[in-house]
Amino acid sequence: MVTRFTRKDVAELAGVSTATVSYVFNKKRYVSQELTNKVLFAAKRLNYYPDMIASSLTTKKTHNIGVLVNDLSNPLQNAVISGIQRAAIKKGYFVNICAGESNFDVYIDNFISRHLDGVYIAVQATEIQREDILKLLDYNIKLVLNKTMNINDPRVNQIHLDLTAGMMMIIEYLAKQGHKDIAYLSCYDESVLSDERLPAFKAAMRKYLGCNDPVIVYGKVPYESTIESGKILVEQLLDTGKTCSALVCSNDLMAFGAMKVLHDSGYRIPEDISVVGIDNIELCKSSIPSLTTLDQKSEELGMAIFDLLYNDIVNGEIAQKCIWPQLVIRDSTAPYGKG
Amino acid sequence: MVTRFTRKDVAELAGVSTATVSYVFNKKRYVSQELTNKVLFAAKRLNYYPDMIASSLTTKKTHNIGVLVNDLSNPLQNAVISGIQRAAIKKGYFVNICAGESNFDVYIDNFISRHLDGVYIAVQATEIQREDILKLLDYNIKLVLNKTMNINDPRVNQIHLDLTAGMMMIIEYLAKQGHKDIAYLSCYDESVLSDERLPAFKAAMRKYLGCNDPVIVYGKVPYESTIESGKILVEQLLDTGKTCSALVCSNDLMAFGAMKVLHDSGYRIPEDISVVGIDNIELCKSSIPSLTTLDQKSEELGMAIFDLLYNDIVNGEIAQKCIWPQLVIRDSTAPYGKG
DNA sequence: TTGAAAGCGCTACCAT
DNA sequence: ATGGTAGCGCTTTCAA
Repeated sequence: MVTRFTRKDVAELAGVSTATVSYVFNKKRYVSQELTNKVLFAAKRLNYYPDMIASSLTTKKTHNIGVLVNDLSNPLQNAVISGIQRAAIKKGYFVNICAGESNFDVYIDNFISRHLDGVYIAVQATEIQREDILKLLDYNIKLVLNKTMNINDPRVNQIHLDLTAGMMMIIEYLAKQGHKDIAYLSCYDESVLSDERLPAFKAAMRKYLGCNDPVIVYGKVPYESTIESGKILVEQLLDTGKTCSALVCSNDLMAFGAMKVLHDSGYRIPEDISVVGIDNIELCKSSIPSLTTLDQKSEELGMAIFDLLYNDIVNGEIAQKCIWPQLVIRDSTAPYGKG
Repeated sequence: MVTRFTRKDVAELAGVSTATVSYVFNKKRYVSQELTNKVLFAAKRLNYYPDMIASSLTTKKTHNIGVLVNDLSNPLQNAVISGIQRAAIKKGYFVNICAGESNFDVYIDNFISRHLDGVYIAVQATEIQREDILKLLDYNIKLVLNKTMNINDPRVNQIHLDLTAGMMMIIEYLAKQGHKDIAYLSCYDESVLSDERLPAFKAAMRKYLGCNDPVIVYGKVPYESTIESGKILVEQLLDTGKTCSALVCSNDLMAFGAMKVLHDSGYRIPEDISVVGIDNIELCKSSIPSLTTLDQKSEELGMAIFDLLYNDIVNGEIAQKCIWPQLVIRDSTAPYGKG
């Protein structure tokens, strides 16, 4: 183990005051070139590392932000986190990841005790107390929330991935390909108001096809958006005996599950039925067939989240940002009647 | 914004010394029930949160650990991180995720400045300086490294997922099923010494089948372990004209690619050829056919990593741990000659 | 069993 | 343009 030298040691070796050493490092006031050089030289000789803990104690800034999510195993979420992290490190911020299993209050307390500068919370609105979230603001911890959380406090920054627009893109595309009977596998039922895909699907079917009661299969509690749930829901769809030439799924994993079952039941994709997912996870490129889907721009989303946080931490500015998804067309869709 | 009360405020309200307040919270010396109650009551009334930054300044412990990886988009890696995080929060530790893009030294400096208690580094040995890693030890930051990194300093904890044993399980299983001609699609060529699957495959073929020169197709720079590379390598295998009744792939994605090409070339899986992957990613359950593979126990691995770190931070004990993978048998494999 | 007080390393205000 | 120094909130030794 090596002795950690402090700002005082550097000051002595450089023959300057401790204040000057500080100012050389944090550039908060001008220091002559001569003294700057002396300090830098001394610091290098001593292998000096500034102590962020000590500086945090006075500045009340830790340059640390938190990300609270339900589940780290969601690849989409991970891409968002990756974007946050990349943007953060460029500005000298570290990212604490927190994935809860119902004990979110532990994290909230920690956020306060640890003086995080900001937090992005992306857990289900039903699983966390509104007042717990807002408590963070009382302790000067900046907040970015998803717009779908529907917490409209003027002190919170909001980020929105516009899935309504995205769903419109999907249906418009399918309609242009000649599809009329389009079914939807929804991971949620109608009671989950935070989900905008479902109402958007209905609206889009009305707008582009004049269809007022499209075929929709709803997921049940506990709502799952997994390969498995895709299988289950598509089986329910097949059981109804209703036909469709295109199928939209709440996310890519469900689409994979649906494709598996459809394939095993003798349907050819896309000849007999076109399938569309949402998310554009890595695997979409390589599934068989590759999956037409909605790109969530997750990295971009992550960067936008950090920018909101940063701008609030540094300038105290609150803002909202909206990211538009993008339709990525691959092999799981084809014009109607092509089979 | 709310005023943050300090230990001093609590002490005054409770009519005790500040030291007593500290001891009530950190339980490092006995405090009478009476005073304890007074303190707790006062703390609750003031909505007091201990300031971890201040306490870190004196104790030199931040209860914060770092995880440095190449890439946050790897689902397998994410499962490991998830395991680390879950184990960490139970002991009151937070996890900083860091994913580098060649600027690893920035992270190393930050680890030191931020006084992280420990770090797990899982980046390619070629991409990070050995001395940068070991420097952390000089600053009392505990280390867990993958055994494959081959850094044998007595101060570093090592974790090992035994893929050699795993490969043995695969070959033993296939041999017992009557397979003799087993080919291997390796994502790396023989120059990559950190990969233990390749030598393990050769050793296993010798041990279980007395075979000294099994059929192996090698990936080339830039080494890829994707569905695409699986397709390319299996095509090379078919081009050689050599026959085999079973095929082992470096990972699941490559196995998916290989299955796709084999299927398109008229082979039935598993009747004509058995296929085995490695990793057990979510999709293996739902591929067509579902894939026999090696489960990496990623969550368990993550927990083991935290345990190593924790035991070093708290007790100063260095250890090594080995996690065994587990063979998961599904529909892509069958006894030889079953077709 | 409890209290007083000296630091931990840095920042930033007040001087000069 | 630079220095001196009080104080950030907590821990922990020393004393009682």
